[in-house]
Amino acid sequence: MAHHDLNVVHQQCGDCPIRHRAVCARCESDELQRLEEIKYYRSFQAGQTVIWSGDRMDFVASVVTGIATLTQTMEDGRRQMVGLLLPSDFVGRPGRDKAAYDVTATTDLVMCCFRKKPFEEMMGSTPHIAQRLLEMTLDELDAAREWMLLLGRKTAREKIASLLAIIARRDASLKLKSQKSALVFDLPLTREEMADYLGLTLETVSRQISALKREGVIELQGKRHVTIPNLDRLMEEAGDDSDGGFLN
Amino acid sequence: MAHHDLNVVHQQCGDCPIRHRAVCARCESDELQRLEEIKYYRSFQAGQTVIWSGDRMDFVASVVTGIATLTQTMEDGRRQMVGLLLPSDFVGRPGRDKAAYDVTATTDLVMCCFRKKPFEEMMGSTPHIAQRLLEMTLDELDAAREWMLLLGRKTAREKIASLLAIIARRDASLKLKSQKSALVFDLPLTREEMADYLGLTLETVSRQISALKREGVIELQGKRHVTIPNLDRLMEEAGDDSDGGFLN
DNA sequence: CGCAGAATTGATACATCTCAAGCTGGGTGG
DNA sequence: CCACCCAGCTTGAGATGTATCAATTCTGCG
Repeated sequence: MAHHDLNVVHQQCGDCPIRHRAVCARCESDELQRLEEIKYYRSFQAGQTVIWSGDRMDFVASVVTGIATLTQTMEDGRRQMVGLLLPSDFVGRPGRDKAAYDVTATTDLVMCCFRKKPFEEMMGSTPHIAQRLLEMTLDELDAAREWMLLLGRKTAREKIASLLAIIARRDASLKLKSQKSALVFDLPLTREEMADYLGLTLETVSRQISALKREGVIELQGKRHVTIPNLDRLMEEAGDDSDGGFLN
Repeated sequence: MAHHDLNVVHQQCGDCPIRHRAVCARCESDELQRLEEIKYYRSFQAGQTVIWSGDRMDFVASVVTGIATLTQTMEDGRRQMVGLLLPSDFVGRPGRDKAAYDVTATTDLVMCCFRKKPFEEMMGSTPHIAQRLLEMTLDELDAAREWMLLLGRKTAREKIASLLAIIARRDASLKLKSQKSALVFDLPLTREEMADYLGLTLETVSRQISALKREGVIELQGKRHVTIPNLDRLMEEAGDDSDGGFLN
């Protein structure tokens, strides 16, 4: 880790890869210009902690590239992931000055940070930002509730299948691939991170992945590279409603 | 069920018991007046279904009195509660026309409903409503994430203790009682509903409640009336951070 | 080459579920 | 006013899924 990586490049919002999906999605160009003034980029290496729960947090941010996780930890060390942040997802809460969760980069990560105070002021004066943030927060709440069903009621096998389906679906939407072709992707999480996501141990994750592989529900090249020959089959294993659980 | 109970009383917002906590909390009197025009009350008896997941939903609403639940159900009948709605809590999602969850009255319930279309229009023109809704949604997201930790990582005993602590805390805040006095309240949920909340079976709920009672962590008069002689002790059993888990 | 982190696999323990049998208390009709 | 009824609840015994503890086995990398 030769160079300490505070990336200071200052990209134009117009060229930003998450321009149309992030909290700024609905902003007009003059609004973007105001955002440019309060924003800065930060980069993190895979495995680095972005912020610890309870730490003072004087910014909010969007994930630009890479993946981050939100996790809660109990005193005795039990960990539960409570958020998986992909490009365009938002981190931090306006009106709160301490981080509520540990935020960790699971891949190399670039975040577009906004100084909190001016961002909060802008939210008051810029309905486009508040509107978009509300929409994104409602989506996250739906995702959290789907996740609660998984944690509370699904078997280990269903949990794994669900997670693979979630990753496959998202991957397809990023790459704009058809839903029907055989899906291929790399797992962005280690077995342990998957366990933290699913409320399992890493051993159980490993066993269930092996079982799904043995039965041909998935194929593995190496430990991370996954092929889904038949998404419908995987969805059945996930125990979701046939429509894929997407509303509206 | 003698009378079909569409309560048509039209209360003045100024007198509303949830005036200062609900989605309308920040509204000025002229804004309240506009809300009055698009609102109507509906009452439900304990056990009645407010709406089924997937049904068309042409209103959004605030709980005025009573308690409602949001639940998800899998094809084979496994159920997970994903929301517990108390007075002032908000139901429905602007911009979505179908219910995403089953909504059920667990006690007699009064809701203040707003016709969805005009409410959505008002949200665009009334920042006070959108701001408050964002704040409430962020709070719900935090609660959902706390709940995810419970579902994914806590033992049955910790789950029960956590739920009792949540109910006790909320009850104290409604009644404005001191946190330190012995807490007394009635469980608003059956054992089965508690099981659906906690991702357990009702038998396990019953056994753990019996165990906590046997060990003096709680006292029971009848099946519903609970006394917490020592909240700190209960919090320990819940496995939460000592501060009660409340941020900021 | 050989090490270290990540993953797999095995054997066993244990928490929770499942199935089953009673209990309890409040309401109802005779 | 009593007897019964029934939903809600409790308790028991055994089954089962996942965790735990412990060895290996991979894999990428210095």
